[in-house]
Amino acid sequence: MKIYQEQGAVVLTQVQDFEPKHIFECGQSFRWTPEEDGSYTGVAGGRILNVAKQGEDVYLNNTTLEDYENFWRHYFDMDRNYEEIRNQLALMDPHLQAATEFGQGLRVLNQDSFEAAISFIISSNNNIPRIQRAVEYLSRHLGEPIGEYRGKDYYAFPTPKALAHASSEVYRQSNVGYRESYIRDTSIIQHTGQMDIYKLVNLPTAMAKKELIRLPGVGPKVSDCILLFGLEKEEVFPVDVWVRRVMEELYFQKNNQDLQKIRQYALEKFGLLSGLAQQYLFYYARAHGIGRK
DNA sequence: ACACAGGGTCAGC
DNA sequence: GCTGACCCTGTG
Repeated sequence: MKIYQEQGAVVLTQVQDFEPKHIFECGQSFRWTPEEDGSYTGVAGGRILNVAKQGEDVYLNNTTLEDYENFWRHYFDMDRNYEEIRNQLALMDPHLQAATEFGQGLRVLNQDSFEAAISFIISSNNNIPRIQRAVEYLSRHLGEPIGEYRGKDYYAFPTPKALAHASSEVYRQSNVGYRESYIRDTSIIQHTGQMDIYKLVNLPTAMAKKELIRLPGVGPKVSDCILLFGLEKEEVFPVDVWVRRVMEELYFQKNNQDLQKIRQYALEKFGLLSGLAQQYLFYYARAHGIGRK
């Protein structure tokens, strides 16, 4: 891969494992929206970026080489060898061989820890379009405006302070429903320093998970998502209804498996690659309707 | 139309 | 440990 800068963009050439559609539509982030030309525009770290793919070249529009090095390189997990990971997972069984082949180009983003916490609190017992709308609404009404791109205004994800002090009216309008108190209280805990979610990255996975579960609205599944998407922990296996069904269909051949049992089975089988395996399987299952009722 | 589920979690037993 | 309730809305 070679990298160069051209007017307002950074170009990554000859990239094997960078497929915007797979990255942004595998459900790990709720802030990227497709443009009419097939590219995606989103916000992370208070920055607006547009991502387009042409052949084997990835165009990161609206950034600079310096900003890429300082932020996007880590955000897009560019220092992980996904080809090697796919190859390792593909060797494990035919299902993962198919899933990694289908999902080639998927990457696990390194998102902001607090944003991941709030986003996945919103995700519980919810559906993806509604989650996206809620995150968008909260950002638009409580986040800092960070500029305009292609005629649209963009806003940073709200700070803990903003979410802690937000009016019930804003929460009501955001349609987060009963999750309002979860979001507000988690934000208060972060804002007042009762817990520093950002410091959990330094803890072993099990300890970080134990801490996260103390947060209101955070249980076994949501904590795994925060660990994987916001705290750089790959040895987790978030089990939601889709993953549950695909695991039951592919590995258990029967329904109503205990969630903890599925989680443990996956962790033993996939080890340090569990989080990556989960993403390939989740994306594969959703795209193919595996386990769909 | 209208029940049901949706990237689960919590409170109450 | 288990069970039902839960904001709200897209889906069939």
